[in-house]
Amino acid sequence: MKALFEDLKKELKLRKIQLSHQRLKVLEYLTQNRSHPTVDQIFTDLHQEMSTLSKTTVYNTLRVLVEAGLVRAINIEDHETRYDINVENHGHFKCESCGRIYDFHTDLDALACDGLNNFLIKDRNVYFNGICPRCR
Amino acid sequence: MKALFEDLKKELKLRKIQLSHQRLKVLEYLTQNRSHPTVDQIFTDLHQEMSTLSKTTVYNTLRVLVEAGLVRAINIEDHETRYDINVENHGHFKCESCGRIYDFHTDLDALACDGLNNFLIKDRNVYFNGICPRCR
DNA sequence: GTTCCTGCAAAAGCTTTGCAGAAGA
DNA sequence: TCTTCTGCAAAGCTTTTGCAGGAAC
Repeated sequence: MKALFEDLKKELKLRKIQLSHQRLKVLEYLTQNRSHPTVDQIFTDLHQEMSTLSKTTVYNTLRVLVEAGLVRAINIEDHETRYDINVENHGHFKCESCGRIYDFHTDLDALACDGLNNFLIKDRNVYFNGICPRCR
Repeated sequence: MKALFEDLKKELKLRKIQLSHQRLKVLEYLTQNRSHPTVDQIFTDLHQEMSTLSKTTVYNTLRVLVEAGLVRAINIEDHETRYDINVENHGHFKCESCGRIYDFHTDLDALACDGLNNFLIKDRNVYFNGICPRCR
């Protein structure tokens, strides 16, 4: 976890993205809270220790991190975006009952997809819906 | 296309969902416009011929149709939901440049997904992002 | 000294809710 | 008649924008 955070910091330096206190805090938060938090969750938690933090900055930071490819935005219905450290191939499952989002491993590259011959694919997302074991 | 619409009508009758004029128009629109329209697009187009139609009714109707499983809601980023007649296995590709959404065929059932053993999967979605041939 | 970042407030945009009247069964 | 649906207006939410002050280099 710690190592991951350091790796991501290096990645930001490489891309010449300013490592402001706020940005580092958001990035650190995402490495430590792999629960696909919403902007509001990130803001509320970080606001506890950084009382001057604004939601705008959280939005700005997340946009920068997503553009840099370090963070992935998840839009699995609901009208709020969730955020996730961008790691290896995995899909997301959302429980219709409790709203939790679960990660699961899947090999997206192996997925056959007819009709995208001349398309440049930058990102692949798999979203499932249903009921989780806890709620059944 | 015509046949599809009739099938969907029968499906609604079966589920005892009232076939109001507005609902039939929205459903017909979706069978004839397979371009993943937004609520606003559906409303604007249908409003031409039904000047009394309200956007609220479009929202209501789409919710009913999604709950009935006849229509699928697509949340591929952007903060507006798109709608699609729910047909066989296919994924969606969104071009980052022009914003168009393309369908492509894919066999979702064949996708291996570790870690969902006791999960009840109701719906599977695959979303890709990138650049389409037209924009390259 | 310049450039970029932060954060407040306001605005924008999509979606939902409340409710009265209309339509359907 | 009783239930359900429609549509207007208002409210609710998330997200974006404008801008002045501050931080970083």
